[in-house]
Amino acid sequence: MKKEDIFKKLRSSGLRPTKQRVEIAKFLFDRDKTFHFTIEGLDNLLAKKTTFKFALATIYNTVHAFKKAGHLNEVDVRGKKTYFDTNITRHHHFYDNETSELIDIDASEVVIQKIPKAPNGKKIKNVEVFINLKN
Amino acid sequence: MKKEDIFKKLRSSGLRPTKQRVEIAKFLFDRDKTFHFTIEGLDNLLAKKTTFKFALATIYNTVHAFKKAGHLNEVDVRGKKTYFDTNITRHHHFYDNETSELIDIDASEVVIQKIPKAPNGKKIKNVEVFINLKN
DNA sequence: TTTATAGTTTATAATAATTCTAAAGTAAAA
DNA sequence: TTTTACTTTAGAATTATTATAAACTATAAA
Ligand SMILES: [Mn+2]
Ligand SMILES: [Mn+2]
Ligand SMILES: [Zn+2]
Ligand SMILES: [Zn+2]
Repeated sequence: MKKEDIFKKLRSSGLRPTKQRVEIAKFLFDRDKTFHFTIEGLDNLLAKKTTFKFALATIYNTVHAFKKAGHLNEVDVRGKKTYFDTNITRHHHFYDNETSELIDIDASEVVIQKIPKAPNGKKIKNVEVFINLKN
Repeated sequence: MKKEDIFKKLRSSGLRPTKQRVEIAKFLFDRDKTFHFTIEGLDNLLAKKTTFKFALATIYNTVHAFKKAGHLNEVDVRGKKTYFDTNITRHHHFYDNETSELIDIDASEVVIQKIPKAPNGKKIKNVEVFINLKN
């Protein structure tokens, strides 16, 4: 991912490209595979990966701006921390309870044959399949 | 649901039948339809329904004991509060984002035709389908 | 280029959900 | 009944998250 693409992510999120934000954006988006993370986890990884410090508030703010702009998704996982996902396509997840790890499942790998109709006056927005794993 | 069944729920959860616990158990289990709730919601409803007071800690402790005993399930819902479910059968949910309400879907109403195999060394424990609703 | 402006980072405080603690109360055993 | 172990409770502590406000910095104006 080029520097210009990183800047694009920031601009399209309404964020000026400060050094903290550029580092966060590079860390999140300059990768091949999906990245699932919590804010705390991201903070730890950034501390290892880069030299300068990030206030937690900056990480929260930046991640939320990316989410609002549609560059990140939130995933519901058991537990108290919020999980985020760099894969913003419609997809599903395995969840490994032992390691607390999410694994992507491409939408094409799940075929649903039968589903109930939405309650009166409501429509189906999307269907999420969550597969819990054990050893 | 008979008084004796309420006592059974308590005993099988390792709980003595105190008046607080009996009230909580009656409120949760003496009903026809599934009840989805948060601790805060349960607290409010108990305050309306019954005369005496419940310390929040008592509600947390009792609900967690029921969960550990398998009389309640936890459901993952977007947001910061934990949701519980009196329906302990394998089933799925609609989630109405407008009202923050969960609606049960019987397992038989969902048929999945294709699903990926579990990652190496792991097995599928269960599959949860979560259908988000819009107006 | 300076200078002004609006936006940003940061440490720290505040809030919200949950869990812990320890003293006073109660159910069940002896 | 008396004793013992368990329970309730108010409040403190903890954890994740959000808010605040003072010191910075990117960008727009001059
Ligand atoms: Mn969650
Ligand atoms: Mn949740
Ligand atoms: Zn994902
Ligand atoms: Zn349910």
